[in-house]
Amino acid sequence: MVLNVEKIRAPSSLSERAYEAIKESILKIDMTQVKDEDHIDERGLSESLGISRTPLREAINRLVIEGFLKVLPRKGIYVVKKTKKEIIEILLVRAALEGMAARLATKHVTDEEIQKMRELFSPFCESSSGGQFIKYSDANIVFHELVLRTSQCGKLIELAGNLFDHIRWIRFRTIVFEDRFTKMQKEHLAIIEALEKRDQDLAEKRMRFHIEGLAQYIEEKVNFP
Amino acid sequence: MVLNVEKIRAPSSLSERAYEAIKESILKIDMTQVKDEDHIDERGLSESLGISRTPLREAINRLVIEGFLKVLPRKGIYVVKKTKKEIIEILLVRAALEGMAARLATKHVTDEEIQKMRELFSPFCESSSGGQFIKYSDANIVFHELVLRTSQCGKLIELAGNLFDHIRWIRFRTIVFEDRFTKMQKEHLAIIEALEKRDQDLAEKRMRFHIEGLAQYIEEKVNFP
DNA sequence: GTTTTGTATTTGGTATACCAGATACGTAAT
DNA sequence: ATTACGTATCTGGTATACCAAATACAAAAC
Repeated sequence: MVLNVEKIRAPSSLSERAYEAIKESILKIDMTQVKDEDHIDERGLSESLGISRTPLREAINRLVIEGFLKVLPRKGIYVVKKTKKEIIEILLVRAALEGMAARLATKHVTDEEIQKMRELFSPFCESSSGGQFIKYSDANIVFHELVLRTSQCGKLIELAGNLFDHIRWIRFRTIVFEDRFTKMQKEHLAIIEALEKRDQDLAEKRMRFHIEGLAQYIEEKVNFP
Repeated sequence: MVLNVEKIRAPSSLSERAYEAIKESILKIDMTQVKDEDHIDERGLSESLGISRTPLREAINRLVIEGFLKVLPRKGIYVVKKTKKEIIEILLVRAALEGMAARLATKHVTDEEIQKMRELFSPFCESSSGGQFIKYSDANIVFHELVLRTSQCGKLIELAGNLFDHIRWIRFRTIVFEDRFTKMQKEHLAIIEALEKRDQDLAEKRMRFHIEGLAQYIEEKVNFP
């Protein structure tokens, strides 16, 4: 072989791209603002996306399974509205899964990764000046994903990742972060400390406390259907 | 209205029925016997089922998401073969989820349910005569499903249920149960005791120990790709 | 006999046409 | 004006035809 060409990456299928596009636009919606009677028109959406109904329906089916959409036969496709109970449930399951992730992470985490985690939150240590909450929320997302990845457990990453998407979807971000800023900061640092000590039980316990605390906060303070 | 007729239950869609049929036949296979080169013929299968490719493909897609099948574009549809690592991962996640389920179950479990759990295993208490392993395996399945349902947490039931299917699929049942019969029996009773005491921490701990023990056993004793 | 290459066949992916249930609405009967 | 009912239309569900990539295989070239 004379030529040294680089491999052409297979173009993702239309259904895959449709899935990503729709999911992204769902996550951009504020779930609490969704009207019950709003429904998605399959044919209209396929036209907007410039694809036929077949790959579109595959994308929709996947989003149904993941819990973002529901299809009522001969009625329409609807964005699901989660109840408070369901949100609490998701957080409880996340607490179990990410607790396990923190436990496993102690076995694999490197000093560099711990350093990275610290740096994530360092911009917020001194300047507790308000308005940084959205950026802190982003750092929070990266932190949780980092712990998950460090667990090196594929199933855990897959399942917890999906639940994380659902929670991110609910836009009480600013409220929650404003209210619990100091508390969360402490909890994050405590988790990092436990990881640094490579203390399995402590890391799991603190991660769980961290997420269950959020569940409890929502249970008590947030009003919801 | 004069007539008092009963509601006609909507016939499930073809794709749904195809999903159930295919999943059932997958679960009947011994995963370890699946050849790498075996692939499913979409057109042939649609003919066997007497439906067109469209609803069949929806069923297949769902099974792909659930991890039972994989599709290689323009190559074929294949039954996934799990590696030992993946099996261990699934069991670890199950330990986390069902541990949480046991914890929640202590809050809702009734005396009748505890009685029911005891009765599940009572046929095996005295007569430890061999050959009952398959029946004990069935009782084991019912027990775990019962604890899950008692947790009254939908997400937990959904996710752990799917993982349970994957584990059931692996047919080391008889081997494992023969080897660990006495141990499992003790562990099951210990979990029931903890539920009876309504001791959250203990119930969770024992359920986790129970499932992680299985993971450890497989890690050490079972040979696998 | 070995290698190359053209072609027929098989595969999953996509577009499209049609079906039947559900609904909305206009029209006719009262 | 109100009610009942037929019909047009909208919905998701299904069948089918076609596409393009991958492969297998046979024929041709060496």
